[in-house]
Amino acid sequence: MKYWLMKSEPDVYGIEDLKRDRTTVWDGVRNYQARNFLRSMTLGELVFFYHSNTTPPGIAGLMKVAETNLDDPTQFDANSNYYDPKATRESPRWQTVAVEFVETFPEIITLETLRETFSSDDLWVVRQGNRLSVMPVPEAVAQKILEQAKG
DNA sequence: GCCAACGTTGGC
DNA sequence: GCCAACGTTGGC
Repeated sequence: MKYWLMKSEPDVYGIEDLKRDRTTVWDGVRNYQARNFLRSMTLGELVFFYHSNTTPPGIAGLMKVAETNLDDPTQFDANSNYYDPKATRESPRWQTVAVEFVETFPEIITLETLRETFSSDDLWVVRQGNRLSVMPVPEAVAQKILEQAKG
């Protein structure tokens, strides 16, 4: 089982939005490294939902991969911020997954706490200046986070 | 709101 | 292929 972490700004789309919607297509990722991780995801893998650009930043809950290898529909949408004129239906550039809500953690696991617990090699999100929005989480690290989430 | 860090673009 | 300029991310 692989584990992942994905970022979103809660003002745009947060864990409470996912709880309401139950599932969502994780669109708008326009970074090749992140896209390659999205392409490699398989059904049922668990994904930590990280709230960025908020106070405090941190892991807010858990979701799981519900559909894999979807073409990101926003790449074809000229009205979208994520429109990519170089992408066509015949040769799309951006793939993603659909995710399903699993749980909201009782308390957010703040970036500060994550920094106290993990090195930047183990958990990339704690690395200063890290802008990658989709990243793998080693299993041992994921287990610790899940324990921490219980309080 | 500021600004450091970063990824991408484009001139050469 | 290099790298300066630029736009964006995201912590603070």
